[in-house]
Amino acid sequence: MAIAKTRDTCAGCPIRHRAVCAYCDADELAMLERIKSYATIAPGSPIFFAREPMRHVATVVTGAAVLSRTLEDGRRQISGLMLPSDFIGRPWRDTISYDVTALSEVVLCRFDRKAFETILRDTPHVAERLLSMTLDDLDAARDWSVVLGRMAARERVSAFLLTLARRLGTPDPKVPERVTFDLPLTREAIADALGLTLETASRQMSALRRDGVIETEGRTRVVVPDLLRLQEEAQDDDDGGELG
Amino acid sequence: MAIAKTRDTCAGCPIRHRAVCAYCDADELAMLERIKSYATIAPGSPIFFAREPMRHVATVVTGAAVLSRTLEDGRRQISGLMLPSDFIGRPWRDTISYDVTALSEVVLCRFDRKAFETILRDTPHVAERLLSMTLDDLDAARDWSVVLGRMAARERVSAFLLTLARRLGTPDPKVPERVTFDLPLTREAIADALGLTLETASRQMSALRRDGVIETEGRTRVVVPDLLRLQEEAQDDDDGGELG
DNA sequence: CGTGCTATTGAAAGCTTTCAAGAATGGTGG
DNA sequence: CCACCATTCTTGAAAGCTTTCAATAGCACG
Repeated sequence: MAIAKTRDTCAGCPIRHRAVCAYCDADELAMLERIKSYATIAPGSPIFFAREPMRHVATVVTGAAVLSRTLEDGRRQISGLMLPSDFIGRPWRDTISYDVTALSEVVLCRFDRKAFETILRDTPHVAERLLSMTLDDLDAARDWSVVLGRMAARERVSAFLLTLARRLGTPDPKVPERVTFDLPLTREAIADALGLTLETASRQMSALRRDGVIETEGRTRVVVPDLLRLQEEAQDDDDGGELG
Repeated sequence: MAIAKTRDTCAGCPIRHRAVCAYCDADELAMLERIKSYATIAPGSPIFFAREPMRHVATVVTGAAVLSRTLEDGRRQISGLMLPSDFIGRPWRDTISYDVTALSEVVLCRFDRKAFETILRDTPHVAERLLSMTLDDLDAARDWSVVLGRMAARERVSAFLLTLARRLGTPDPKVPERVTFDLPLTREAIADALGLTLETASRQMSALRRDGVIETEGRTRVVVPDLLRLQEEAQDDDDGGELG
């Protein structure tokens, strides 16, 4: 795990307004700045291990990581995708119950856990923001249970692609309904996120491609020609406005 | 929705030490006491509806409720079971994305949402406790994704019964491994929580009974003769200590 | 002690998984 | 720069588990 202390300032941080520090004023930011350090994690490398002492909490600055749990017989479930601005870790507890693994190269803005706990007590804006983010994550996790519990394979893949399209997608400047993004996961990881086998995940991607719901370039590039069509496939009757 | 204002004091509250008010000192408790009101909900009645304005947040004092989402075609997923001391609601947001329904008669300790938001800002102990509870709920929701995504029907039912046994079970005074509890859900609701059909849920209950993992009395009473056996069925390699 | 809702059980159908083989990708070294 | 190699992905066919459809049994309330 390469660690690079930098002099990067919070002011220039690309996720300054979305991360756990979003509500901070200048003084609070200065406090965080004193205890933060950056770490760069190589693709495929572990960030935290389940049940092992956890000295830091962190915000994802760039890259992507997954939270996963593996049963004794090897069955694996990915229970969260961590993207820039997401918060990793469990204040006031020594361990977490899942592994955190980098998918791509990940840059973390880390805080010593104990120091962060002090910050939480002293700077209400950090605590309030973390509570708000955690409530959102909880809602998202509960929403996802519908996908895992009730949706067919095609719907699951569609729902997953829709989530990625919303968070990672770049709209076509001329056709805003047309969105492009790069999959940060392999087919196997997609399957592990969706509770499917990699063959089923692959088959459904192929089916969506055949039916014109998506287009693909290489292994990772995905183009969604019509986001509304994908929403229908994903049984997403959300009328657009995802609140933050 | 019958509403009964009472003079019940927080001091005598059965969940005083586990709910969102757990960390409060006397002054803080007095503040909460001023804005709280009790409500009694009949079995089967809605507590909150998804997407409808939510004027209150609340703690479950007695009884059981579920969080659920229903797709347009009627498929339903229960994403949370709310038992005494659990917190319901979403501060700083007008709506929630799931329905909350009482399973049994539920007594709520309610707070006006706006007033509660003020409390959150003014009493750090409430905010800290709510953050801690929400982080726990998030971990639980992520743990549950393994059940929904990767477990077979028999394992799902076992995992669910194990969860209930841990939260609701009364150990046999002579044989602590023997635990008894009452199911607060119908077979259909169990199925909706597990992403199964009610027939499959029922069949797996029967199979577990045949195999001696559980005993049943009437529709609701469940006896687990050996909690360790149930843990094995549920693929739960947890060595006991659920932290709170 | 009926009556209606809930639960159980059976049999066939369907969707996903499993097992297996072949194709495409992208990185490496000659 | 191109060929080769390992990995990842795709596709096929059979097996398996859950669902669906259907009927019976059992509990609980009036």
